[in-house]
Amino acid sequence: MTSATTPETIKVACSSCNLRELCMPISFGADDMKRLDEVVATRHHVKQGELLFRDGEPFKSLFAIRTGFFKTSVSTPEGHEQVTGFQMAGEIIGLDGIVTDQHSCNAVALEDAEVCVMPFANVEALSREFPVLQRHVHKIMSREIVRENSMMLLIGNMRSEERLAAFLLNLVQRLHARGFSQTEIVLRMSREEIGSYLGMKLETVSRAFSKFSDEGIIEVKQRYVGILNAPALKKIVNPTGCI
Amino acid sequence: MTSATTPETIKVACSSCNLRELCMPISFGADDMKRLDEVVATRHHVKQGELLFRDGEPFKSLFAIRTGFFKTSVSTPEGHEQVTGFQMAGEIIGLDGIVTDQHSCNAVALEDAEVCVMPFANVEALSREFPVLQRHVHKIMSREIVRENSMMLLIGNMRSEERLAAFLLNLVQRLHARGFSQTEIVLRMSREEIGSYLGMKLETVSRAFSKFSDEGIIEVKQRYVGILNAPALKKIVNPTGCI
DNA sequence: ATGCCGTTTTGATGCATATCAAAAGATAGT
DNA sequence: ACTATCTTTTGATATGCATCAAAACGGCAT
Repeated sequence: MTSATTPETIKVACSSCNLRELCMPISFGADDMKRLDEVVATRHHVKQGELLFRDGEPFKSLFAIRTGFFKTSVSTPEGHEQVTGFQMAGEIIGLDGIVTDQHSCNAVALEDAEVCVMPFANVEALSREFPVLQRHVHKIMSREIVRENSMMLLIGNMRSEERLAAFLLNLVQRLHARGFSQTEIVLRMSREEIGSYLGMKLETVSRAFSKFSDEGIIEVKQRYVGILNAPALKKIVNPTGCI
Repeated sequence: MTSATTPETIKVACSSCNLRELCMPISFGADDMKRLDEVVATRHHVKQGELLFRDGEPFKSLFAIRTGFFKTSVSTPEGHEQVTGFQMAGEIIGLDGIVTDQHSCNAVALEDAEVCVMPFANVEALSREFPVLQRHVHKIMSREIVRENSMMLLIGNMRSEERLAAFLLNLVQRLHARGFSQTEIVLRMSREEIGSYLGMKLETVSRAFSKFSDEGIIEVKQRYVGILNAPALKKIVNPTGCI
């Protein structure tokens, strides 16, 4: 019987994780499932405001978010921050580090968080053994590529209000997939961080919020956002209504 | 002795490909190298203006570009095109299709091109056998993620002239890595396609070209671009000069 | 409560880039 | 060589968003 007793790092099994279907949506048999537990070395707590990893740091592991909310960002040499993504429970961060064995972005917890540390060597070893895990890893990376493609479309082609509408719809859809409300969001990020992510200034974000609120499409109270008229939001993103 | 005689699809070996170090930069022994040849099923020609694959099409294979030049793009429902990347010899396209088994972007040849068709099932099978190939596939996907991160930074934070300067420097750097000139580019894409990629209008692209030309930083003659003052270009991208 | 500090909202103004328009070059087909 | 078509350049104007500024708000410690 081995015992893991490091206070901040508790060994826990994927096989008993209720997020499994989000972060490892794999149809594994019971035996395979036990092997899968080997990918996760430990768990790790990150307090609000703390970095999970930073740009330039050596890459060792991917992280599966168990609880909490993160932002990832890159910076220009002059220090302008660009938020590249917001990640929630069940999502994987750290993929940026694979190519150079160094992280190329910063990951900050926007609320107290717990992550599963998956040493990439384990991921690769088990991927060779289990084609279904291999396929899953590939899908996760491909999904990130596709997501970023659509972000380029958003930043490059949409106007500010369309961007914010798309952002809110995306957020609520992901929250809903995790069992949260389809109409209520508590934002974990500031207006400035939203703006950075969407390629606009915080004042413009605020104005767009106010406009939607005036039009009765949403209800805003600080970081609480209630979606009163989802179809209207969708129409803002996609005015023609086709597709 | 098997013989492949389909006119458009000629079976050729990675082991004898002079682009190998770009698209499969792997330290393989001679025996392993022969097995690696199994990833490439066939070659395929794509004429200028033709699609290699389109949004929605089933995903079967990745493509390694042997010769030619591609653009990939996504579209809004209203039909606005966003160019998501330009790809040249030695680069891999099709990664977007893995996540849903459907391509989520269009790939168009901007000049007559030849690609190596790599059925993804082969890639995955051999990846399980050769950790070094597995690692390479992961790196390729991670590189694309990092590239798109930096595109978000570029589109979200830079002004038009900075974007064009960054674009030209990136292009010339990639061409140089393939043995072309460090100072001369023949653009394969229109001003409109550059603009779409960089999140600006074709007129703005043209004006930025003219400005650089007036300042003696570059020499422009249609799609020929000569870089006269690379340091000046770099300074435009990164005004502070630090890093 | 009270005062402080960071965040958000709102307003006034300016600027970078989009838009509209037209001319000038390229390219291709007859 | 000549027209038709597409691409690129250049100019004039419009506009969406950034910027600057200040007030309102909320959270937190005292």
